[in-house]
Amino acid sequence: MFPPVKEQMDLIKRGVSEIIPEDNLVRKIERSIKTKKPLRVKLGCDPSRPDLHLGHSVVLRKLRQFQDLGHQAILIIGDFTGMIGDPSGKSKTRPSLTLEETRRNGQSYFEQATKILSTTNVRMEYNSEWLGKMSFADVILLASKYTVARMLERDDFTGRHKAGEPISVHEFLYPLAQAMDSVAIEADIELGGTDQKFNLLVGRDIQREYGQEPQVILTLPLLLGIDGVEKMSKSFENCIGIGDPPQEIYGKTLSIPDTLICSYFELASDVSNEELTRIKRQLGDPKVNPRDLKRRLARTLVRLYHSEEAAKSAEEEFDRIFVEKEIPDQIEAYRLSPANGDTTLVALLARARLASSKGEARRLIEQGGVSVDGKRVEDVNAPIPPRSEFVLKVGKRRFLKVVRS
RNA sequence: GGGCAGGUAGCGAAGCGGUCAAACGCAUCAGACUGUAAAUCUGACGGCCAAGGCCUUCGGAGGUUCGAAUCCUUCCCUGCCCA
Repeated sequence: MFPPVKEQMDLIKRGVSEIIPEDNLVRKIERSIKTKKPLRVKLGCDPSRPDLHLGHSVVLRKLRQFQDLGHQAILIIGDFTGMIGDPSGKSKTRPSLTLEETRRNGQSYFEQATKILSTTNVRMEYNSEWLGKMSFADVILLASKYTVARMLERDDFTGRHKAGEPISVHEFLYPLAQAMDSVAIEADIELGGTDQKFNLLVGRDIQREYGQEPQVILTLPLLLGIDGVEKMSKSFENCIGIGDPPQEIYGKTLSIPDTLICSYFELASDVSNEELTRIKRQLGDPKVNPRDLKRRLARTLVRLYHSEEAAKSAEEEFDRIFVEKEIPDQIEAYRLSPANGDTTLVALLARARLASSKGEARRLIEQGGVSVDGKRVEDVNAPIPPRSEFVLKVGKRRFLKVVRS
């Protein structure tokens, strides 16, 4: 039923940052083979931002590997923890989601995640199921099992504490709540990004306190966003969404800095280890233009979330627009309504949200960033062209087909 | 509970009665150069109007003043030290 230990470990260890403790994982796998019982592999999900991107895909791909080995994937939708808010420092208080919203987001999360996961051995749980039922006494008991000093071991807390930044008490509860999730589902393994290491470790301690065998934790490197600086995250607007259309995935991939090419191949694509070694070698070879590898990466990613054909046409489309500087096939249409009374291009740009304000629209024109049917607009006061249809272009890549109704 | 220091545009940070829509840095956006890379250079970067200007901003609310980000009162928030 299960592949042999060695084979499992080889696959599991690929691309991971840390396995703590590794020998324990081996033991769990051995036992699962002997008892024919799959391991329960947990992954916590944040339902407040339900748009999955390549960053999420790193850990989801790993989870998929566990599934392929016959183990049980368990997605924990953090609807309850989401209500408390995220302890990642700068967070302002998030608007708490309604029950309905969390359900909807959870469902959407699941749908996206199953683009990567197999649907046969995956389970989804909402943590309000158990966290919401805890009494204050239960919470006190839980809180008594961990010390302040240990909480402050967390990098993030230490840093903020030293820097004199505020840390709210409830933030200490966050790792504990997450740990309770592991207790609730009796997790054997929990996956997470390297930034989750502390929280994952707390899970081990708390499981032990509640008389369970501690989970093995497995951390994966964080994928940097397309800016090459911050980790990929919705709030930094540096994401490639797994639901993005082919064109988007392709284009965004091409805009990543060269230094990221390797890690994207390693963490977010399905190239084999042998291929990866070859790619690394080519990247070090001055005769190879990194751009070609990046194009290949872009195709690979489009294929993963769409199809081979989509990848091909995305590339062709890209070349047409950016290499040959033509306009794309499919452009979003904007219906010009006389009722708005807009007469100038500036007004149109602002209304169609190609610029965030008229001031910005004016600025874009002044700086030569706007063109109509391929001709650069020179005059800030230019009127809306009288044609019944024309193509508006802003910056390098934003097109809008304006149609008179 | 007491003392001290703070809260300025997306972030960091100057300003401390008029010349402040607010220096500077980062981020961002546009242009040039490219490979939608990096580096570099140029410009913009609260809103509205063509310009000149007008309007709304400096934690919140009041007040003093011809005039306040700057002074006063009060409230809220944060950090540090003491209890």
